[in-house]
Amino acid sequence: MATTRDRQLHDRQLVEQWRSIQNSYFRTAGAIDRALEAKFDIGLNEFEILDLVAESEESACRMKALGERTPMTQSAVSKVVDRLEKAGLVSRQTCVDDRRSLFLELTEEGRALHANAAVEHRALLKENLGS
Amino acid sequence: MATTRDRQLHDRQLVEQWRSIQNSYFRTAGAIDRALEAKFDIGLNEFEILDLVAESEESACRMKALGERTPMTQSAVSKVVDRLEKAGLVSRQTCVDDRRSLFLELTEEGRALHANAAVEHRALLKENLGS
DNA sequence: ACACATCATATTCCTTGTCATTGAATGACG
DNA sequence: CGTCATTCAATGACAAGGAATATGATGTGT
Repeated sequence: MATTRDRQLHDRQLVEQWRSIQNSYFRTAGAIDRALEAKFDIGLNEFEILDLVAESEESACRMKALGERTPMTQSAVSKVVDRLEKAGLVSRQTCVDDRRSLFLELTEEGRALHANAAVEHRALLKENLGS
Repeated sequence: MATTRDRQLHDRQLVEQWRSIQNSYFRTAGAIDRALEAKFDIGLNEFEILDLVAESEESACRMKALGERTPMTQSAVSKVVDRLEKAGLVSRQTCVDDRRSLFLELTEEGRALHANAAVEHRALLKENLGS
């Protein structure tokens, strides 16, 4: 039977596990964000959207699909795409089949930046996630 | 010797590992945040500061010390404490030895709220972190 | 005692995110 | 068709965080 003391110990461990997750998450995200900002002038969220668009390059990428692949809100995604578009890295293409939807495409500049930034991104992941 | 193909595979795994960390971090943090907000009207960051203050109850807690225990910025901590103070949950005590420093104390109300909120917090951690 | 670097915290300004709402397009069905 | 609900995306109002800076207190060297 579990004593009060057991529960307190267990709680303590849970909290420590959680803090350790938080720390490694923030450490990693922060390091990547700063590096990308410094070298490519784009933030982590922007890179991640760029990365998703690059991934689905073959199958033309709807905004909707992006929303399902990141923890970001729909409106956050919309704004990130705004910035990427203003920076000339992606373009929104209206879709004839369903005119509510949009397709996203990398511009040449976007493709080039992504290629370079991805190298940095993977390197920092490797460094921070160990393995 | 590592082929190009090997590197691509490895990168893919890294990225997937990272996305999985992100998802579980956001899922957990989001769940806790919403629950605390709904039941106790305080956000996750506020609870975490409250939790740290409660922990160091014996040894009176300087702002500085808080900053070292969370991934939050110094200015973020300062603002979170503002809100906690406005909500009547903690109080800032000026420190006679070094008048740059502050000590934080839970008010009665803060101690009570923390006790209840902590139960919810641990339960959600358990649920989300598994174990 | 004075000038100056350093430290703990607060504050300002800007960016980004969320929530709620909107607008437009589509689908479902009598 | 005509209505009504639903879907996709954008927007505006607002809250929260970060960087840089301000403010005030301490320490240090001379």
